[in-house]
Amino acid sequence: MEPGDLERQGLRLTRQRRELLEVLRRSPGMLTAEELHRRVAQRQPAVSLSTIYRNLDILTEAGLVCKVEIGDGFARYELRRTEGHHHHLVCVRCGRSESIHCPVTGIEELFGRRGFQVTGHRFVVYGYCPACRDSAGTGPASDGPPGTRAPDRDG
Amino acid sequence: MEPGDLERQGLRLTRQRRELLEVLRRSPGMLTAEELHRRVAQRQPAVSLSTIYRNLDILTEAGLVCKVEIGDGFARYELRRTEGHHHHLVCVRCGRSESIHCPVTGIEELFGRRGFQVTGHRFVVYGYCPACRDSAGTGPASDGPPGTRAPDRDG
DNA sequence: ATAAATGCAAAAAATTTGCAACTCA
DNA sequence: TGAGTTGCAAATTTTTTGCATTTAT
Repeated sequence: MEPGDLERQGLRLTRQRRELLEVLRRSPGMLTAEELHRRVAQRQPAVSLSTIYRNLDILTEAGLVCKVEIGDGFARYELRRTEGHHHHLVCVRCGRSESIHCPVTGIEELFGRRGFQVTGHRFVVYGYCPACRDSAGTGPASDGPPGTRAPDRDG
Repeated sequence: MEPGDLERQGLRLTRQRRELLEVLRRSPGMLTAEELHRRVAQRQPAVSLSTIYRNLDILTEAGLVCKVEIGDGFARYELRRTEGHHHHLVCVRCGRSESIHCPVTGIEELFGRRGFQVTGHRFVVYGYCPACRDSAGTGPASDGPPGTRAPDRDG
């Protein structure tokens, strides 16, 4: 997260990359590559979408960014803010999400008993955020993601 | 799941659709559209991939099939066998998965307290299945999914 | 008979990649 | 200076769609 982290890995802090990191830093939720591109382009108008994708890959690889696919066809990214893992609360109406901490424990043991060696897990909760719940039926309540269709889910 | 269910919805039981349902019926895990296509094509050689996709959509819509995206770019499908919702245990090596029941409760209340109206959730556990754990390092242990790369995950 | 379903090929849509030009360290 | 980066355009990859033809009922 410090510029030094980048340098240590032989990565350069270019204008585009710096602005991408700043956009990520000031975004509380997860954003799609398109959204990030739009926001980065506000200050670096010539930035290309492929640069955004490439940097997101690089930063994910470097461990600074966390990529999640919630199942609607758009990968989302956010700054990795905590060391531990976390999960997501996703609004099916405006598409915004927030991090939540993991409400499940003992997974390794539970499935290890069946001979399954657990390496990780993901937990996503879908629903209506306070804003969207209140303004139900009046059209998307924001400059949310592109065409956010409710992802498939059980429950 | 009964042929009658299809008829009731004005759907015809074509050769291709019947074979797709049979393939799904005898598959314990989730399969990608490609895999289903390959398997259906064993008995209905002329079946096209778009027919598979179209039928999967239709059957999902009809509630007979359940579609899940685990985050590696391939949507997976399986027969909806139980009424209640369920989750998945996914092998990051061979890509196969099995259903597990939900180990989390009280989600509605937990997030409802924050003003978030929960409509559903998804829980996916990643790791090595017994077969892949034992044969580690000897190449994929099966006719698993296409290029199964480990999905991104926390944990 | 006829509405639904199919196959094919072309279209979409998200993401990746090749390459020459550029730029940060 | 020169290896890492970028922009652009073209390519990939999964899934969807248009349309003429076939088929289940």
